[in-house]
Amino acid sequence: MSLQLSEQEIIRREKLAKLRGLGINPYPADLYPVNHTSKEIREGYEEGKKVIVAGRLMAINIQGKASFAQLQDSEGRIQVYFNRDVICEGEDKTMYNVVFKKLLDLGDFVGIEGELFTTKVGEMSVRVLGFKVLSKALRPLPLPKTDKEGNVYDGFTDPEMRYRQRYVDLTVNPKVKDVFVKRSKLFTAMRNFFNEAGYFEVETPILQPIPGGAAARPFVTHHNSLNIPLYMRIANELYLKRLIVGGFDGVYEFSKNFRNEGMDRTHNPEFTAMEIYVAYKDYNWMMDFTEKLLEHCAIAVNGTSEATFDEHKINFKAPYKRVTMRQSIIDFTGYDIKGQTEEQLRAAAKGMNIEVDETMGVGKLIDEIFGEKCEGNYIQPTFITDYPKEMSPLCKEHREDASLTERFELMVCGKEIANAYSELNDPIDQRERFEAQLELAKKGDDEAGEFIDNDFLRALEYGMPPTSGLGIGMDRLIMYLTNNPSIQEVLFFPQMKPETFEKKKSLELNDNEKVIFDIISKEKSMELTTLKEQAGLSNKQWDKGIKALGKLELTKVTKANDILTVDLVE
RNA sequence: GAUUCGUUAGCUCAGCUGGUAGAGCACAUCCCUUUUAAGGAUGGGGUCCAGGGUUCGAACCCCUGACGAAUCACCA
Repeated sequence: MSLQLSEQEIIRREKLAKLRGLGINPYPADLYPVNHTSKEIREGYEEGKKVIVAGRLMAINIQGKASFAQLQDSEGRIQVYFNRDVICEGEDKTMYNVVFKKLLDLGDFVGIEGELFTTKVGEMSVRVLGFKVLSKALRPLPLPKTDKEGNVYDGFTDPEMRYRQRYVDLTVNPKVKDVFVKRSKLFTAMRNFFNEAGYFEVETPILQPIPGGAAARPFVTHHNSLNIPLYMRIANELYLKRLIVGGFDGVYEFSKNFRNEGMDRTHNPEFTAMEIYVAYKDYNWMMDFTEKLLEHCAIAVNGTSEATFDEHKINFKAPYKRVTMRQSIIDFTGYDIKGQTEEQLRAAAKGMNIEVDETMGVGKLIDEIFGEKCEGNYIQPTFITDYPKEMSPLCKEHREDASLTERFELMVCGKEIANAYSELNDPIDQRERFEAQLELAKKGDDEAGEFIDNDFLRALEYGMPPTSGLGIGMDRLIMYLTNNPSIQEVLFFPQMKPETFEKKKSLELNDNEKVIFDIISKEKSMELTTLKEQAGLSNKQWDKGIKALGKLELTKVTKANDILTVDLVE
């Protein structure tokens, strides 16, 4: 981005100065006594009612001594009608002829006092009795227009600009705001549901000395006074369990997590998970709870339990199907994993054209088969239960089968949106599992945990009641509820590489331009080909140089009888 | 990380086989007292992402790079 101002920016700065010249402060400090929004006007319309509104001018249509404009506030737009002789009752028509017609621009914030009326064509409008400049916009906004059929013209659509300048995106693309309104409704709905159930919203550390509760590469930072490394949390699970140890029946937290890994349209380095832990429950109870929760949330957000995502119609109405991972694999491959050895599983996976390698253990192999052949088939919300033990170091062993865990994931549209356990609360088992993970990490498995959180183990040793925990990927859930295939569309400010703001180009000549200019300065006038030879520059450099000099009006190229001549401009 | 596509006026986009850079909206000036994306007339506005190469000549062809998007890979 250049600091060089465009024509339109210069004009707006001139208007700013003219406003000040008329004694109008374009950025006044005092509050503006707004008493209606555009929506309230429309819903509570009464002919002649006096209102005070404020917002941005988003369309201006000047018809001589009368004009129409669209004022946009947080709730939408309302038409406002400016009439010269209404605004300027006396002889002085400055407010209309100069301030409104000449010095206001699209994008400016204005406050308007007026009365309601309906135009000939039936549009609810505000007749302006007086207006006040509240903030002058120095940059022109992109101005998409929509016709009666809903076709958008000149849309502001470039994703890079929309994400980098979300403030512009939100101003000119009303549908963007709807997504974030729904996002907020989702959080509120979930909070209400948990609070109704008597659970307790908590906050736990984001800066952690040991990054635990998940397997992911953390962001590392350094605390100066303590002189220790600290990690941005990758999960908050171990802290919430400490609170269950401390005696809470149910705790939950909306947790910003940070993972130093790849970015794509479903992964952002910081994202939001909701985790809840409830004492004396197991994963069967948690499935009942989860399906009721999601039905409640879907209705709160969209007014219905149904949602559309891509070509799929999803229904979040409880109950959801429950399928064990073993049964799922039988359903889609005909293969029964029960009791199979590592070698048998590896051979079976190979037979299904799944890429496998020697480092994969039983759990990993089963997970690969499921991921490759089954996962993508679950469009409607479905609980997949009873995962192999190796994959789940924080999960309690299955009550009926020691090779499995009491874990479920909720699949929607072939992707996982929730994950839950009967939590492991046996401190000795937990220590052994951590140690096994540590071994895996030493062998180079980068998915295994590299740290043992001894304080967490100490907490378990004091005793944690049987507990079930659930985690939900909030960003992914809101993507489903708003039909957005990209996480960037549901985050206000998705992570991007920083922009470079170019420095103002100096008016000094660069080296190539100097070479050319020095020669022509001596000769005053010479043939172009001669000058080019003497300059000794490459074709490209010559071309750029002579064009730049021409633009700066230092030289002039003329053509006569097919001979190009360069002259020095005096 | 790989592949493909993109980057031209404030915004959306054209620009053919390489030959002085185009449109609509926006902006400026003038006319107009009820308009619904778009009243009429006229006129300004460009580092064609950056750097290098080829060429008499590059927005266009070639190379390198920046940024973005999509697909894939990776991903509790």
